[in-house]
Amino acid sequence: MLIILVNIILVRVYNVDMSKVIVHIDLNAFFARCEEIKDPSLENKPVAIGHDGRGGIVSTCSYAARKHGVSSAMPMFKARQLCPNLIVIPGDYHYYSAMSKKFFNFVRRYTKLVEPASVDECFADFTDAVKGQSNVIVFFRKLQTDLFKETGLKCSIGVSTTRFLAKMASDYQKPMGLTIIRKRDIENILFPLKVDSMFGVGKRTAPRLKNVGIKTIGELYRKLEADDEEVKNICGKFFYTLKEWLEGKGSDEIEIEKWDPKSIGNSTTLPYDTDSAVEIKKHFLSLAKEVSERAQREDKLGHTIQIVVKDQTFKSFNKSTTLENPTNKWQVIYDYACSLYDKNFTNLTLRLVGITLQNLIDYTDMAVQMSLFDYSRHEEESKTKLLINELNRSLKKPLLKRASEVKKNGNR
DNA sequence: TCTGGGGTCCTAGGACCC
DNA sequence: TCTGGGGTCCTAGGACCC
Repeated sequence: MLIILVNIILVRVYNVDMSKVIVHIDLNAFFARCEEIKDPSLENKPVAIGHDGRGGIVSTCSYAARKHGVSSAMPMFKARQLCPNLIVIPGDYHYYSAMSKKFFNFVRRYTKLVEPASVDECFADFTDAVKGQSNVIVFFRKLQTDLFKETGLKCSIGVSTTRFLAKMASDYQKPMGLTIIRKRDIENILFPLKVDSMFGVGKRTAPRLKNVGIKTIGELYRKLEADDEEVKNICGKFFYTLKEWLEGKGSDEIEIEKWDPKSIGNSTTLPYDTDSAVEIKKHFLSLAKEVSERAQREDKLGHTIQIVVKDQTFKSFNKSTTLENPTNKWQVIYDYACSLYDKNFTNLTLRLVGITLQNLIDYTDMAVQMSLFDYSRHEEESKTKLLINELNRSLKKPLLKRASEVKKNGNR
């Protein structure tokens, strides 16, 4: 109580900065760097990781490749055009995942408040870790070189008071960057940047903002500040989030709980475009098995089965169905996937197919709910119930009403 | 030689229940 | 027979990120 009181007085009277130190650490060209570590002769050579076949794209590339204009998400054939001596490596994801773990464990030596954001980046709360440090820049530079010495990995570090600002800071300088953004630096550092470099503004929103004369983050902020209707229209609810972020009021919470998937999916680009149901169902079978296996590994069951297809023009469609009883059995997933396909997409020539299990629940939760009766029998029955529900819906009210009248009064 | 695959979150309309 | 409004769930589509 006394401590709280003292803190309040300190803040009020002396305006002591009580905010957190939130850090975003991003591994530079992670997959490519892993390959360089494994085979040092690749260093300073143009390296791209990715599939080289039909529809293959660059997943990550080294800085030497970037100098030639190669970038991630670029079609591989185009990358080869730009850089004829490009070294293409298919990728060893088990190895990358092991390196990723090394990285997270390294950061956890400084603070337990570490939140992985993907294989190659994390947010972390360094508030306690930097307490008593006379020079924060020296501190983080040492972290950076220590990581390099220990693992060979290179990283960029962003230091700020919110997740958004830390993320923007780590993006600011690469590779081996170190950027600190205090609230008062927002205007100097972020405002001159192009609007599409703002986290959350992607390739759809950026052009629409440019259409109304907004090219930089600073110009965007002026409109947010002015409560501009046009921009509100473009951004929707996100308008208010953007404003808060740029005022330094974003979230500074680090979630250390284990990642809990909300959906598990698998999709594949077909070896060639096809409208053959037989071919397509072969792919649904292997997708269903993959999804089922992963769901079982994660101890998850899904209530909703969704299929996604992409046609030759790259337009994608999805259809889903929700089951009364969740499943992770490949037979069930496959059956529903096929029936969704049969009902909706047999007339399309497809480029890609995928299955996603959604509305996940933990197997243990399910076991508790199901402990009172025979689960497998119930699961079989659910299919029938679903058909009945669907029939009811299509018959609509007049018939249902008639049926209930018959039931009540007898068929007259 | 156009354009992957893993996700998350948001929106908007319709069905259904009270 | 005709009527409302709120809440929730489901579905389809879209934007974004790595």
